Amino acid sequence: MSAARIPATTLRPVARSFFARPVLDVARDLIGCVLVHDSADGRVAGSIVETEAYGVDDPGSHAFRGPTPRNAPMFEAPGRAYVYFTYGMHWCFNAVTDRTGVPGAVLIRAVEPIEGIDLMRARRLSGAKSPRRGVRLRDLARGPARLTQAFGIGPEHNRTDLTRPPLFIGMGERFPDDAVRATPRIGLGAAQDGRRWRFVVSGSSYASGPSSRSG
DNA sequence: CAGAAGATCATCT
DNA sequence: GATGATCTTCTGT
Repeated sequence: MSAARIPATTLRPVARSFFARPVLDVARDLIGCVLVHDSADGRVAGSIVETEAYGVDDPGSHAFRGPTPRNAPMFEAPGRAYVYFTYGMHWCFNAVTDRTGVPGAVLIRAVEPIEGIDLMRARRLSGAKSPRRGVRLRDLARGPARLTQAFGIGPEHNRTDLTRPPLFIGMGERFPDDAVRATPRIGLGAAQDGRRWRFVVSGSSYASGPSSRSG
């Protein structure tokens, strides 16, 4: 199933109250929303097709063992970005959720490109060490680190307000529940807690496919 | 201060 | 399916 195209001119950011909710609710509802980034080079936008929730009870959350300099944004106000560096070369982008003081964040794992595809492709190619062939459309922003590269998101966006340009989340299509696959990433009992769940638009080729065996 | 692990990706077999 | 790249962050001593 392919996400509907939403004219960028009609995009309106979601309200801050959208983010000030339990992380699982936000992660679920971000599916179908539109991630937008305006820069000097132009606008890129994509429909969110894959998210992952990191809540207070998740041992895999950066915030599980309390605040540190890195994870501080997770404890701060909802509706802002938490951007961190990992594996020596990648940046990952999260939306901070829940109340101030309650650490929660949604990792944006993949989007279906809507606008600025040439710019995304240029950014993805510019990072290559050796000349590479053009990145396939479906691979432009499939994966959290590919996404940040395609969107030009980096450390300068840590704590950015996601309810207004230049980097914001716009209201988008509401996918019905049976079109969204929800997978617990930890134990089976995770369903009742604010633990790690991954939400994916079922059948979207712009998200990690069901073939992804690791989990 | 040293060591290990990491919310990943591209490339190779 | 396996592996190297590359370096920050955190933990323990």
